[in-house]
Amino acid sequence: MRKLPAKLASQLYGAAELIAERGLDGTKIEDIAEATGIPKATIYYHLDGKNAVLEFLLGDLLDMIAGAVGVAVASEENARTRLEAAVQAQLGVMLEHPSLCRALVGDLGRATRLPELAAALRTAFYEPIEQLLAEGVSDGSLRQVADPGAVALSVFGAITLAGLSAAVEGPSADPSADAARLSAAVSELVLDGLATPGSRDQRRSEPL
Amino acid sequence: MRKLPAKLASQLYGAAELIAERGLDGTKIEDIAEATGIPKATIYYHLDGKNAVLEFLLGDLLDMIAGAVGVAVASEENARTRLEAAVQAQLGVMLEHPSLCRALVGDLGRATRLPELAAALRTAFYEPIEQLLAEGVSDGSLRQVADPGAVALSVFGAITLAGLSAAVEGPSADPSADAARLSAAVSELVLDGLATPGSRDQRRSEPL
DNA sequence: TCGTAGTTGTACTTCCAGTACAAACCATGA
DNA sequence: TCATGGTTTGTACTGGAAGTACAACTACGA
Repeated sequence: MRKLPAKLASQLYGAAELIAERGLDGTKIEDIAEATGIPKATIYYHLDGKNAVLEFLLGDLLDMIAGAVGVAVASEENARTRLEAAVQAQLGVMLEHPSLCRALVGDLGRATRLPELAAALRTAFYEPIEQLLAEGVSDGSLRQVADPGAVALSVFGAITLAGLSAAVEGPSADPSADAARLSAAVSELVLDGLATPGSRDQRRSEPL
Repeated sequence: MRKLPAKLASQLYGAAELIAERGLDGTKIEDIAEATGIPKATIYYHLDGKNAVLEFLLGDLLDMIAGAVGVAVASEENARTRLEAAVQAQLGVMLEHPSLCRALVGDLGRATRLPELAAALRTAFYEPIEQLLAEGVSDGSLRQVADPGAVALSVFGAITLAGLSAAVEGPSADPSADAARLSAAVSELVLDGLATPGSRDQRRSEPL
């Protein structure tokens, strides 16, 4: 797989909608050729087959997310505030690229089986959150939890599912407003939880 | 698709590991035939192709989850406690059937494109949580949130991702202990959030 | 004993990913 | 101007796997 001229790369995005709709299986190479305007022979000249098309598209999405989250996480605020920013950043990118997201869910299996993508997935989503959790404990803005790995994963899940489902609902008129609304809801959950103060004492209290 | 004799159904589970490992694409019908001991012709006699195999397996998993969560949700406790029980129930089932879970992630795309599965997914995961959220507001054990739909989805995401990743880690020696540990972590997140009390006032306070 | 439903092997068709290859097409620089 | 080498593209082909057809066989109940 060579490094794909810019023009072709941009044309390739024309296949995202198609793949999101039908899945990669349901999409023939000829369909992709037609949708993108790149002839089949040319696709095969540059890419190692159908999977590589998906790999390219998703790699790009993941890079965008990793970039946006990276920026959000790098500020001078406390970890808690940066976590909110990260949530918003991730959801912002996701809602701006709904069909890439749909393609991602749809062919997640293939994606995680493609080793490079699995790694990109880790760096885009999971690692920044895990990092933040640790820093929040240091700066006192986030609680210490018993199993940080599991919690990071859950937070990741909470954000991602929310974004994914929004993406599946279909593209919205104002993605950034939606992202703001959604990320408020998700941050609220992740930071403050759902329990009422009153119900808290019904629990066997074990300080962590 | 007729209603599959019990013997064949049980044999079909022999394909779960295979599909989890390689994905449905990477698995030939002949492979499934060999792994399950059901000849290809017989598979086609009962099922409408490869997708139907997946549909059957995942439908079963989803039924199990829906069942377990349904029981958890039906108790007399307050909503908060039932939410904890639901988390534990879902994770319990997931960790007991890791390869089905792995197959589910891997071919989620196909799954959500299969309409019946999408519906099963909704009833297994999403609806009970949404329901619980509403009841928690009534009985005072859970907070009122601005966007219950989004929050339900996020909670679902938090639980599911945790379970999925545990399933991917490979089967454990003691699934129920793992489930207990994991669900404690997830419940902690979902109920109490991550913010420290101290950091809470740094926020523009708007009573919901 | 017959009929009906399931079981299975074998051979076939169809479809599509991926390959081969040759002809054009373009840039570069000599 | 021409030669060279990467790129582009059409066309035809190969191979493999999904799904179908069908006939022979089994088992069971009426």
